[in-house]
Amino acid sequence: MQLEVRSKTWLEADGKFIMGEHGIALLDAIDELGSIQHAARRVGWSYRRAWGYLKTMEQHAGVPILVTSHGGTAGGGTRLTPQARKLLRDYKRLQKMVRATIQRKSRLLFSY
Amino acid sequence: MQLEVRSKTWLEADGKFIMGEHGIALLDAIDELGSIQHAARRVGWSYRRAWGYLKTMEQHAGVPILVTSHGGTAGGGTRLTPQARKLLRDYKRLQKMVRATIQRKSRLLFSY
DNA sequence: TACCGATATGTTCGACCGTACATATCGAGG
DNA sequence: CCTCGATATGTACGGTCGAACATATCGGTA
Repeated sequence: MQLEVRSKTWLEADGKFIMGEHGIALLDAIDELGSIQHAARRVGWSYRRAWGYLKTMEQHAGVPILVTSHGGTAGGGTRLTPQARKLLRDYKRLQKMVRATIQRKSRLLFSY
Repeated sequence: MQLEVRSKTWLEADGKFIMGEHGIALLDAIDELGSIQHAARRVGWSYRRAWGYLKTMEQHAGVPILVTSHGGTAGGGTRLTPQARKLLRDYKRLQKMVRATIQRKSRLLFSY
């Protein structure tokens, strides 16, 4: 038997979901591409889905995450707030540490 | 903003779900009570749900988890195999370490 | 001022999942 | 040999969630 240990880590505020791994990937893409549209495409989501995800994210987090603009030739765009960037950094660090813990320890356990 | 970090840990084999926290609680209860019926009640599940959960668990894990008996005045019962007990122990240890990691680190991160 | 590309929303349909309900089976003990 | 309590399964219903489709709006720029 080859057992694998898997895990998910996500953020909540007041018991309400803010974001998980997918949200992180989405925000990363937004940060790089400056657009929800393009970011959604990059991570394989529909614009509708990404938009809904971000909407509830901003509602539940008490912090401004996105700065959006309408119109213009480019149609508008979306950038991240400094707080959002810090959130990304922190989440990734924690994620990395959790993964390391699991990998290091699960090697010892679960041998059959 | 009061952010909380949450996480789930579960076991897979071959990419297929074996069990998570709820399954652990269920197996614990079975170990103590000697019956799926009673264990399910204890953890607030219907017998049907517990049975289905255990079924796929045993299908996906390559290891015998349960020893069941039919009939008799007691109607039968279910006990855990030694492997199942080890699995429980290992999972709980890992879980504890993951939680500790998250708690210790998330204190430092996510301050706004 | 008409156009274009992105944000902003509502809505409907189908898949998936747990819940509820119903039933069959087994076997020691009275 | 009949009863009782637990295992063993099938099925139908309802809610949730993402996917797909349809619009509305905004505002630099040509």
